Amino acid sequence: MTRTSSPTDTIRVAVSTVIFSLRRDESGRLAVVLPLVRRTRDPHDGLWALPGGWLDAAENLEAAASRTLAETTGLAPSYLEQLYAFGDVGRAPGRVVSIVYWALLREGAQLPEDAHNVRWFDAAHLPALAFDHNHIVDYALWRLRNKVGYSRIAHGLLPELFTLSDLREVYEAILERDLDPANFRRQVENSATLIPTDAFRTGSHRPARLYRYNHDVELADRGPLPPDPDRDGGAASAPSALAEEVTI
Amino acid sequence: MTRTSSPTDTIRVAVSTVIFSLRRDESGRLAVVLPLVRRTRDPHDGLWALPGGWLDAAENLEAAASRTLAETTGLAPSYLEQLYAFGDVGRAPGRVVSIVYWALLREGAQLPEDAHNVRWFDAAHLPALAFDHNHIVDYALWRLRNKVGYSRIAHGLLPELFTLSDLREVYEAILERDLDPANFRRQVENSATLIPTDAFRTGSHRPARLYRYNHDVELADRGPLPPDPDRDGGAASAPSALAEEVTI
DNA sequence: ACAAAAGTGTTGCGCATACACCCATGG
DNA sequence: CCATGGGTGTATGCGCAACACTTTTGT
Repeated sequence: MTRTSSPTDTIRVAVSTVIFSLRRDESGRLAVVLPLVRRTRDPHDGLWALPGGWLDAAENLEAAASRTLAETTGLAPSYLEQLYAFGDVGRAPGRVVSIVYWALLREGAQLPEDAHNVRWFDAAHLPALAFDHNHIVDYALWRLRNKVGYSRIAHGLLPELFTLSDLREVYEAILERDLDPANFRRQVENSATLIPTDAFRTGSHRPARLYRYNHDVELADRGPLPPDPDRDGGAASAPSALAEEVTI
Repeated sequence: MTRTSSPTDTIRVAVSTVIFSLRRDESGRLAVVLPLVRRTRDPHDGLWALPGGWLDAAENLEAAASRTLAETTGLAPSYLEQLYAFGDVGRAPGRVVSIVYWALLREGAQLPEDAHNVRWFDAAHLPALAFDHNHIVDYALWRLRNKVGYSRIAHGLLPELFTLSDLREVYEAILERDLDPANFRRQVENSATLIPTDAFRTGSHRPARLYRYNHDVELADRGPLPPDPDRDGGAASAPSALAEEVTI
């Protein structure tokens, strides 16, 4: 039954965000990267950590994540979703429950110049992070890889216009394996989530058609969950209002 | 950057749990049911609500959910997983962040006799609940239906031994549609998640073989996530330590 | 002309659905 | 012996992976 004891004595609520973007490494391949913040006080002084902060009493969870994100990168995310609530007793001194979000930024995001305590890290080669943050990033990466398989979040990492090769490269970077260009083309074409434009990208070999993301599809997929409670719902797309996602 | 302002002024942390089980209705069909608790104080005095309570400062999140569950039903769950953290400013008076879990109980669970403020409800026909709890139950149901498609949680609703028809009925109750018995049989047989026993259930027509759940498969599926950080991981099974699931 | 990426065609396999059919037991 | 659920066999269709092939550009 509902407990009647006094409310949470000294439990603090924090919000952190795993922010993913893409960067082209020396060898020219895309890699998943994320910005981390160097801690300047104990505990874990000097270690790198996920951007985050205390939840303000007048601030929604997602708003706190957005704020965090803006403070760290100066940018708005193309995708934002709650990841998990971490609250084990021993994970930080003095009982902290962290609501963790994960986000996508379009390729080529720059950090503000004054931010010298913030740096991009290759998601595949992270140092030891503060708290349980390695664990959290691993989970976020797992979620990203999973979600890329049944949704179109990959578009959240690309600019407005992109070629099919661009999109395929994003999938390859996330899934860490090569995909067949021919089959990939057919899959996305059949999914009807892309709008072909009349523009082409030239400069190397045969010009490639530029595509745009079809925002209508996403809306139709999710269905109007908040107004209409019982829906047949397509496969594995999360209900919008509950998952509190930012539209791509 | 990490905020330096003072920690959460008056934010309280609650833990609630959506507990699913199965019950055979008048017409003999299985239906998904969940226990709700009648509120005996404001806000929403008299309305039915999810079982839950305040998080204790020395208690892990999952432990709080288990406690809630035991207090409500007197039973241990066969499955327990975090659902979502709800924390909108307006959802309850005086800023409450609710970490919501969802759980499965084996069929035929009985409520303790003294619990007259607790009742089973058909998940498909809920009254108006307190707070945003209708919303939460809808989301939990969506998650249950989804997860039943790519994992073996359905077994969490059955006793140790069961027939293939039993299992199929569970799927049909959750998915709210009939399945072909022949094809269903082949699917689960090929998945190698069931161990046939030498026992049969008699009593009506041809005896049906009893099966047992193969616990090895689940373990192999999830992989040892905590010890081994990078795993190839099968499809869409959640990493165990992070999702903090109770083994079926 | 030739290299390389863009884009098309074709084939085969695996798997899910549909449904016809046999088996074993209680009444 | 017959109704009913347990259990097996088989055909059809779709989606996807594999890979051969054509097209169009830059150099």
